[in-house]
Amino acid sequence: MFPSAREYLREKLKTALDKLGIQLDGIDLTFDKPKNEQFGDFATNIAMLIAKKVGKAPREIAGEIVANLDIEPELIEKVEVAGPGFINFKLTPKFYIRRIYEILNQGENFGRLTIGKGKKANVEFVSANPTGPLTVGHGRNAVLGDTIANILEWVGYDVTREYYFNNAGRQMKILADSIRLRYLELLGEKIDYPEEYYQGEYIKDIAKMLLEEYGDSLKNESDLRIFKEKGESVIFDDIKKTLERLGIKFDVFYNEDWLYEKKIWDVVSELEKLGYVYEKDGAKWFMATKLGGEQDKVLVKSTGEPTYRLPDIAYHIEKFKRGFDLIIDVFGADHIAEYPDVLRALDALGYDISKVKVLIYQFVTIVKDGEVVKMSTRKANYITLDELIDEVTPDVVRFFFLNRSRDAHLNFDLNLAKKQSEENPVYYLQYAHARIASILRFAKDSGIKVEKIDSANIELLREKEEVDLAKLLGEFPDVVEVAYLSLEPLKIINYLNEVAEAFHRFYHRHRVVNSSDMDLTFARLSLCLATKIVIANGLKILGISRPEKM
RNA sequence: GCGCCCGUAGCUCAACGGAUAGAGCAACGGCCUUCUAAGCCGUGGGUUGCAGGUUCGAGUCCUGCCGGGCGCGCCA
Repeated sequence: MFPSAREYLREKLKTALDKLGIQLDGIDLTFDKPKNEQFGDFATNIAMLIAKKVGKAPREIAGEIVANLDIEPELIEKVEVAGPGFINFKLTPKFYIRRIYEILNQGENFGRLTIGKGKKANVEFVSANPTGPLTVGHGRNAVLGDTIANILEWVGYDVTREYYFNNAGRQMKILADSIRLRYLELLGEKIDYPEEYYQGEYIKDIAKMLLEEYGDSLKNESDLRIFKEKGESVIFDDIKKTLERLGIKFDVFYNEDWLYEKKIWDVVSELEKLGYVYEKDGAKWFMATKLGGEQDKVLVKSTGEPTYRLPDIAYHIEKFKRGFDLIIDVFGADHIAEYPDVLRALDALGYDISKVKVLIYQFVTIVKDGEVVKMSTRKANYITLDELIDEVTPDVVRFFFLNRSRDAHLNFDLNLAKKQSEENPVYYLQYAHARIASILRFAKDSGIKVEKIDSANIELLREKEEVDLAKLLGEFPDVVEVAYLSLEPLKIINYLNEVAEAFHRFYHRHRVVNSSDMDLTFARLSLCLATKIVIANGLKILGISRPEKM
């Protein structure tokens, strides 16, 4: 077992701190990669962080720590105290190079961690009601949620991907009636189609299907049920197909309706018991102000119907009861005001809300022909996710949505996205992968026994570009951990870009397959293979394909 | 009016509180008789919206202002 540099250095430092009798309690022992190479490969600021506690100058403590370090000269090239009290480490090429063994041995499992082993996570995302096709806006949610689920799987969680929907509300009634009116139109009736009804073409398509199936027998049908059911099933099938094109598959579709019979009323009575509910104007109010909220909120309307937040609370209780250790909700910025009240209620009811992580991502703005397109499902002036996938590719769509932090608005210039498809950054990563595949093919075709790569003498890798690349590759598990801690897939993209860059540079300067030096050829092939493994594993997490040829 | 997010190169965006703020695109100049040029090397481009504060150190944290987005319902 060859640990990553951070793991290795952490152990060394902990031992040194122990010898000095210094407790960390809560202070993070972390390692930065200095931008400037003169400061070594890794630096820690621990001496500065503990200075106050210990009551000594940072540089002095740093010196003491270094003096107590067990330095293996084979693996650690240099340690020094610098600047205000950084401890800088430079490890030997051997340290980095031997990690290639680790990568080759672990293969497609390299980067998998055990942080979440034995724990269950639930990721709820998309959760669009079946009133129309998914839009580009839903796309960001879908790709983000799915990739976060992938990350959780990589760190060991047993993950459930869940889609929460409502097929009973007012919007569904409007959908049903929209279909009914379009159906009557098809029968030649003159209809005054309300402006607030769904305007999309797909409504007419569904009406057509009903016409083909039932002829004119629904002409006088006043019960909306048949229109609603047809609409729901057609639209849901469509949504599922779209998601599948992006490689997204849900484990559970949870119907909000399942909560209405009993579970939401249990919530009301529990909250009443705890004294967080009062009646006013015939409605039941939740005392959010008593729990730090800005204003109290209605739980049950004077009509006796629940407001949306009541099933939201009941739904989260269900997730707790189903035994999840980590509950993730992926919401758009328009839901920002919703969740604090839900969390307050859960907290009041005694649930551990630190298990709930609400991830809010900022909106997608669509710019088409230089103009911002205002999106509205009802008005049908949206661009569907399907159209987007048609215009570019699933890989580009996924990459585009992931290549921004959650908090950044996503400015999606449609014209540019199409135009860019030949020079999109996603190809930079895929190209590196394909290039390596090509080298391996070439080696094989040249009669080299590629399967013997494992026994290569990798100590022959001494060039700067080789060591730099190996150094990066070894960090992959650390990057997966960071992506998990921040729940930001972007961290993986940024890292893969560095890997691809380091590989291209290595490739450009050094010949891999060279019949006059087979030992070096094998060593370099092993480096190539390790690179391919890391890029492939990273792309797998992102849900992006790994072409052998481009 | 209140809450949340954003403001970084011409454009789109990065940067666990760390040392000289980085990529891609766009602009300009080089590199293919050898394993994929969807690549590599180089040049130009910045008061990180403004003003204070916290500390060894701030693009990052705090306060106030300016600008943009999203919310603030007995709608979901």
